[in-house]
Parts: sequence; C-alpha cells; structure tokens
Amino acid sequence: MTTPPPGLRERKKRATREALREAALRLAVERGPDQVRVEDIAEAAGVSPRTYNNYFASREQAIVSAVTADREERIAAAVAARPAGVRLADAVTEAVVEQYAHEGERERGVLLLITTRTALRDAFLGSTAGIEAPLSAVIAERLEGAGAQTARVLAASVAAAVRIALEGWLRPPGGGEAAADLGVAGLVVPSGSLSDRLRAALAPLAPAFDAAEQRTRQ
Amino acid sequence: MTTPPPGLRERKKRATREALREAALRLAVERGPDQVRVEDIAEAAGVSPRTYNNYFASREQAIVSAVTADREERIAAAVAARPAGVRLADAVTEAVVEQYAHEGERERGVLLLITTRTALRDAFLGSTAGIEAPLSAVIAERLEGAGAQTARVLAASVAAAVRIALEGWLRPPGGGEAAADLGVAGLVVPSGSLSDRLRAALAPLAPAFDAAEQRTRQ
DNA sequence: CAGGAAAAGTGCGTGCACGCAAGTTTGCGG
DNA sequence: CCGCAAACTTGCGTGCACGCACTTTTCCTG
Repeated sequence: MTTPPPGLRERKKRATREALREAALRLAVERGPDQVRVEDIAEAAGVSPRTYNNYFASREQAIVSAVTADREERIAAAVAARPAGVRLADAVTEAVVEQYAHEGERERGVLLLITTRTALRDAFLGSTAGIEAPLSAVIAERLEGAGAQTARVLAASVAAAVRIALEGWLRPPGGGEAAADLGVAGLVVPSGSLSDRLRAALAPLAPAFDAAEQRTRQ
Repeated sequence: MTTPPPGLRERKKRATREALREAALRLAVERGPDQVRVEDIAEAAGVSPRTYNNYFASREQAIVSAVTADREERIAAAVAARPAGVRLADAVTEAVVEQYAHEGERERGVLLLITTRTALRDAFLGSTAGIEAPLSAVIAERLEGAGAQTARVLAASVAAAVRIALEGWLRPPGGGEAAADLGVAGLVVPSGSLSDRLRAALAPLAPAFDAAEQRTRQ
C-alpha cells in the first residue's frame, strides 16, 4: 500500500494529469467555459488531444477535476484518521464535512463559474460518485464482520447524500431563475452553510451505520 | 395526477419514444449492439436522427430503455399500493424486488446481451438513478413529518443499493474470466438470485427507514 | 548493460451529441 | 372556422469521445 519509490513513469503521469487539470481550469476561467476546446487544453498542457482524452472522458470532467482534485483519498484518509472509538456515523460525517467545507472555501470563485453551466454543474455533482470506492474500503475495514456488501451500500448512500446536499447548496435560493441569468450578478451561490447541509443530508443515514456497527461488535 | 384526456400531441410523443425503443432493441439483438448506428434506429422508427436525439441522450440509453421501460413509475406505484400499516422499509424492499424480479425474468435474454458490452452495462446500471425521483415522492408522502430532504436521501440510497445489487448480479453470469479476478474475495456468493441480492443490498438501509418512520409517528 | 516487454503518447478515422435556426404540426381561444 | 402561439421535428454544422494501429518512453531482468 506504500509508495516505495514513486517511479518516473508514475510521476510523469501525475504531472500530465495535473497539467491538464490546471490548463483546463485556467482557460475556462480566462475565457469562459464554452470558449475552451479540448484542443486548447491539450496544447496548453503540452500533449496531444488524444492524450488528453486518455486522462479525461469529457471536457467538463477535466475542468471540474481541478476543483475536486483528490478529494476521494482525502475523505477516506480523514475517516481512517478518526480514533477507533468514535461512532462510525460520526467519523464519516465529520470527515466529509471537514473536507468539503475546506474545498468549498478555497474554491468559492471557481464554484461560481461551475454553477453557470449545466454541464459543469452535473459533472461536479457526478464527481461525488468518486468517493464511493475509497470510502467503501475504509468503512469495510471498520465493519470487519458485516460483509463488504454492506460497506458498499453505506458508502454509496453517503455519496448520494453528499450529492443531494450539494444540489441544494448550488441551487440559487434567489427565486428560481430570475437572478440566475445574469452571470456576473451578486455572489448568490451559497445559501446556508455547506456544512449544515451536509450534516442534515447525512443524518438520516446514521441509524444504518449504527446498526451495522452494532452487528460487528458482537 | 390523472390524465384527463391524453391528447394527440402526447400520444404521438409516446408512440415515437416507443418506436425508437423498440427499433433500438430489435436492431441491437438482430445484428449486435455495435453494428447499429443511430441513423439505423431513427430510420427504423421513421424519424430523423436529430429527432431520435431529442428523445435519448445516447445510443446506449435508447437500447437499455427498451428493457427498463417505465420501471420508475411501476416501483413508485408498487410502494404506494402497500397498505399503510407495513413498515416502510419492507414496503420499499418488496416493491423493488417485485418489479426487478419480474423484469429480470421477462428480459433475461436481453440482459445477457447487455452484459456483453461495457457501455450498455453502464447505461443499464445508471438507469437505477431514474427511480430516485418517483420513489422520493412516494416516500415523502409516507414520511409526512420528516422533511423532503430525508425522503430524497433515502430514495437515493435505495437507488444506489439497487445499483450495487445489479452490479453484483451481472458480474458472475457475465461469462468469461470472472473467477480468477480477485483472490481476496472471501465470501463471494456464486450467483444468488436477483431477489436475494436486492434484499441483501437493501437490508442495511432498513434501520434508516425505521428511524425516519419512527420520528414521524410521534 | 543490453534488449525486450509493458505502458504511455500520438495520428487518424468514424460515429455521435447537441446548439441553432428554420419548417411543420397541434392546440386554443376568438 | 381562423389564426396565432407553443410544441415538436428536421437539416446543418461543430466539437468531441474513442477504437485502432503505431511510435516512443520507461522499466525490468538476465
């Protein structure tokens, strides 16, 4: 599980992915999301368009991935970092809240950009699915006795809850579409704190975690 | 909630969608999924390719939708049909099992075809997301006091659990080299029935339903 | 330190999704 | 019965995703 020597191959790969991410985001911010073609991103990153396509399955994914970065591992690591004594439901909730709040703060401006385009918004929301696998692994570790299936279901439920929380957070509270049209208008993105929304969305799942945890303890 | 008069417009629309579905499936079965182009589907259904594209966002979606049909409404209706006395968790589980078992039996041959192509498999698994909205509505109705947010989270969790169950079900009978894949797998159920898999995947969510239901009852 | 296997990058070709701006059909008062 | 507005269809053009075959780079092993 460790990285003995990173290896040149791996480092180059990460560098390329990083370059593509950064290029995609920078160009999208500079000239607007619709004015950036795959060709531009690839050129800015110094690779061929075909190679870009080996890293990202869609233009939206590339742009969004600059924000989401490696959120998946961070969340999983944050859960693993919690002491073994805490309720699993709490460990997961706090790990998620922590990471997303952090992200939501750092990238507030970019999130604004993302909400302006439906395709980007969807890609962003879809990125929550990525936390499923790592989270499932770390949950399975704590729920030794309860079978991998249960861990997967719980992890997927968490991912879904996070997605719903983000949906609610990104939806402009300013009365439907009235203000949403004017792109440059007020910074109306976050309604209520993201942390609160995440906690509220995750709360209904706590009993499921408790029950699973209970069963392994015996 | 009723359909006062269907209306010509609406009827035509449904007929077109149905024709596209049927054409897509028939052609895919006849000549293999990769040998059918959008142009063929559209022609077989008597519309332009552009119109086809107004109904389905991808070729895979068109083919798969012939199998999934209007599963969403059927499941929601099945839940609503259960007497108000039963545990909500049971009502949902039974409704899901009922509808999927039915579907899995009727379309066994087609499901085999779907598993042969990754893109189709993904589209099929992705179609579980469609049950989220109707299910959310019907759950919210039973959980009058618990807020719409809870209903959405629960519905999304169910959708995710169903997806996981289907993943597990489609993998083993997919043929080929499934067995030698992972040596770590301890309790790999060879290939249980779909109903069993669905029940197993939904079971971990039952406590969450119970808790939500409990809170509304007071 | 070869030298070959594996992996990453690349060019090309094909079919596709979808915005846009017509044209066509349906529905609804007047 | 008319005519207009909204909904649906269509042709066209653009960029894109991705399979395939091939070159280049990295890695490993004798």
